[in-house]
Amino acid sequence: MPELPEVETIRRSIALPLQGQIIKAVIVREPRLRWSVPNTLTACLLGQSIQDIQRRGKYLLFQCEQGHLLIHLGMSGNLRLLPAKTPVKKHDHLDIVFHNELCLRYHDPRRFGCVLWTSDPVSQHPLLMNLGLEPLEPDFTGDYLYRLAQQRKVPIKTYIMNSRIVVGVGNIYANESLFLASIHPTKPSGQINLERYQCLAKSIQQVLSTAIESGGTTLRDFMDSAGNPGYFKPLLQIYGRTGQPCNQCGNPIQQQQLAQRVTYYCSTCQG
DNA sequence: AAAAGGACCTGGTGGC
DNA sequence: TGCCACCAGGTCCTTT
Repeated sequence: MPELPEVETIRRSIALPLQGQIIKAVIVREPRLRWSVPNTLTACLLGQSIQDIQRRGKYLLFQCEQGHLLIHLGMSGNLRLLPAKTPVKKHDHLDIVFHNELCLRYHDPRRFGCVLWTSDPVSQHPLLMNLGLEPLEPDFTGDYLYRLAQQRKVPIKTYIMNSRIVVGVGNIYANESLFLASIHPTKPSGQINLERYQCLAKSIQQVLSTAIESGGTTLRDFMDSAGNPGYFKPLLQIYGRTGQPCNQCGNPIQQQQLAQRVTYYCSTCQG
């Protein structure tokens, strides 16, 4: 479900209400996520307060006094901030209850996400230590993308979805960014020149920033922690628009499978 | 070292 | 209405 803009939208909607809140209880109803919820989680979290909530790629990092709670939402996860007594629904796998009687409720039908704890420096965590650059940080540039792409043959779309290169770019925003940069998704990443990469880096930043400002993309069920949908869907230029006219040239949008992901493009505009 | 494909899950949709 | 195949916003792991 959530790519970087959706995770960032959730982060922003919980950061202020949870800052300084003390954890009163942890309720694990279903520990079988992508990785099992550690059975020590309750003991780790109890009595601690949330000092800050950061994001790294699509991971949410809850900074506590003794370490970090690490949450990934996978394909179908979401987090809601609810009164602690709100009736539980199917797939509400975990609650973190605070002293103010609010709870952060993790819901994830497909269970591709995870809820983990680490008391080590969070950047050293095995799931985080090999991640590439944050696309909205200043060190993410066309030069960087160009340099790492040399000798590579993977299609550019697969390349920008590789989290060891750059984090947070999932299927929706990879398609959108390549359309904005007028680059064909199957073009081998090692055959793109520096100038095109500079354009692509800017396109990725623009698409992600605009999506964050819009509160993310709600295709089916994305919502922020208060239950609000995102408003970026009508701004999508290419994703999910097979057969519809390209907004730039009017020719029908094409679709093909690339690395097991649906890929949309305009064969006229994305030479 | 890089690329390709399978695996992990449930729910919604569309065809018959 | 029911059954079935197929598809979905992610990404790690194994194999080539």
